Amino acid sequence: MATIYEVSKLAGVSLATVSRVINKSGKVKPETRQRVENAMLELGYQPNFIAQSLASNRSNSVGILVPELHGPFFGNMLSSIEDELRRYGKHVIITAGHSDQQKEKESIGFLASRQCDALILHVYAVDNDFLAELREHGVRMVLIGRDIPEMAESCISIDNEEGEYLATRFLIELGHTELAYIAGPLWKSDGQARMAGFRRALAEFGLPYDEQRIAEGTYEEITGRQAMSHLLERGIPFTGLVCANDEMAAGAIAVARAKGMTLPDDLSVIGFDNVFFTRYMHPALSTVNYPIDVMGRMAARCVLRDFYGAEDLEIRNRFEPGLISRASTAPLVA
Amino acid sequence: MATIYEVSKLAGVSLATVSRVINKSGKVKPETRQRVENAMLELGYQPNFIAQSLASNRSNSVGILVPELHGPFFGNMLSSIEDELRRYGKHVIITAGHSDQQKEKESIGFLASRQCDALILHVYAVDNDFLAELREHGVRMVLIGRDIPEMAESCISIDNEEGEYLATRFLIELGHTELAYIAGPLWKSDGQARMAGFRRALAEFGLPYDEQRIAEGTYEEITGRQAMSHLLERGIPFTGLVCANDEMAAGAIAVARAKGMTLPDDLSVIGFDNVFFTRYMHPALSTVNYPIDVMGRMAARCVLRDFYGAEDLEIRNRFEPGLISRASTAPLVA
DNA sequence: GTATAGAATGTAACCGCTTACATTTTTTTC
DNA sequence: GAAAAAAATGTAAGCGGTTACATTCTATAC
Repeated sequence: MATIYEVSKLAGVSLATVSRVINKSGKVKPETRQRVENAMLELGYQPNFIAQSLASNRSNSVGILVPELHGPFFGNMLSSIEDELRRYGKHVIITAGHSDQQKEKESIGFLASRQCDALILHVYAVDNDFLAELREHGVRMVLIGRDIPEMAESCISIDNEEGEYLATRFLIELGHTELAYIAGPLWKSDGQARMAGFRRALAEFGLPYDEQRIAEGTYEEITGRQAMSHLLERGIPFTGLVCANDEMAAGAIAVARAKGMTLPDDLSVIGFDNVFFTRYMHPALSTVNYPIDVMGRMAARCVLRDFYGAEDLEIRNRFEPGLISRASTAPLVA
Repeated sequence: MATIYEVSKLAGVSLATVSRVINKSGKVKPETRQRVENAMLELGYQPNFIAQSLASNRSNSVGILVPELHGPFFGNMLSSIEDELRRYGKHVIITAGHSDQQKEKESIGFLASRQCDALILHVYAVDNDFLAELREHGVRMVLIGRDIPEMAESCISIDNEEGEYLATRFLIELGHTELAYIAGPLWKSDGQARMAGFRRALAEFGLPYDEQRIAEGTYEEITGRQAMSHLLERGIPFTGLVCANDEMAAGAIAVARAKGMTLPDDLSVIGFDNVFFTRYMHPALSTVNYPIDVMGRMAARCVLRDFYGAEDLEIRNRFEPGLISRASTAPLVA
């Protein structure tokens, strides 16, 4: 691999001049620039990224931490982040935190040690204080799916409470008064918020909140199955089922079907997230839209704006969920 | 951020000694090591990754290129690669090539410019010669889902032809003799191989190959819908449908259902890949298992073995697909 | 033609670490 | 206890760039 030194020799200029043309910084006479560019071409020169990073004290890399790399959700987010950042010549270093406090901290440390210019975090287990402390230590970051007032400008979030409220209200307005709820993990903020939205809708319509009609899962399909089984075992009737995410809804539906129910006649089910496979399901799953891809893009833009000085980027910090009505929900027939 | 220099001063030793304890290289007296470690702890020292890379001429980073970051397939692969590599302190830089020759080359260039120690590529559009040339230029790589004889040791692949053969034979043995096929893109090697497997099974059982029962898609769900529509419009009957991947199968099923068909009574459908959502479908989709997560892990191990000198890693280069029978396929009832 | 400002280019220190080689210290051997 | 070998540590030259500052052109003004 050719170095800047060889280029400078071939072009008959100094290192500094070559550096100037590489970075388009400083003034350099057009014909000199041309000579340098020719030399670079001739040698097939490519700047050594590592050396540039060391000298300039910026790595042009952004660390990403997500709970999981697999599954239907985060791929979309990564996809748009990568797309957006690469346009600006930044690259993405990815790690998974597995929703475990220890591992999330480890991952953050790992990314920080990689000299990332900034971090995009989708974390659950780690608390606000820890994040604030990191920030004070100079770690630059933007948060997805979390809203910390003190750093609102660097948070991209969605109103989970409102989303589940919409979903629940939708079922109620279809005539369902007996509603069950499969909650997400209640130690996660979005799990709590969604639950709160469910309860708000109930309250608004004067429906009782009955713990017997609640089961908690972990957002994984299998826990949707388990939750549904518990719900059914309790023998309390319900005609509408609100699920805190789509995967658990898929699990619940499988169990319902195994018990001989027909959807949506015997049971209306609504999910949350609008992951891509909800359209492949049968009946297609009604759900709440979570524009994770757009949110990822916005997170990337935050980084670009705050840490790389990019301008004129349209950024939105706060998103509103939207109801998506498909075939898994139907009016209650008496 | 503390530097190695400050550590050395505090510990009262030379830079070299500090470096030795960081890298566990060379001999250093236990009590000296202790002093250095204390100093590091006291200063909260973390080696500067960039500087290490520059000095040692290895970046401890592995570049990954996949067709897409979203979707059900590659997340699994990334997940296991990241997991495996991080155990060895390597990190992963990810890009998407979008199955486009120009973009794939661009991405490879991008990764190479990042001084990645090695690349893990899942590429389609780029040809063997290009890859061979890269290799000669010193770019170290391992290939997933591709088998180039000259670099067999660095290829992790699966027998696509055999997989589709198994799927097709399975339907035939269930009694289906009128089979349609929704092919993958035939310019992709796996698309071709799967098609070949379909034809081999047909031939083996003396069934005719009828172009009218073939439609080509791009592996995307929407093209599965389109292909199914075409197939149906042609008016040629079939009781079994083999699809070159699961997403197209999902699309085809949606169309079949829209036309009033009942599955699997009116039509048996089998997919390929065994992506996670096939279990959520109704009826659950029969398919061919493609252990992409294991293959990703193997690719990571290849890198670890060949480029980082890790030993005792169990590696498998060639995988066999397996049939997965679920509810979307049934014996033909006359 | 000379002084002068501004443009263009060059010089060299530095980024934080690794590592070959040199030097010093300790241990072993007889 | 001296010589030799082995272990521990230190010295300093890079790695390939960036950039503050110094220097040398070039064009303009008078």
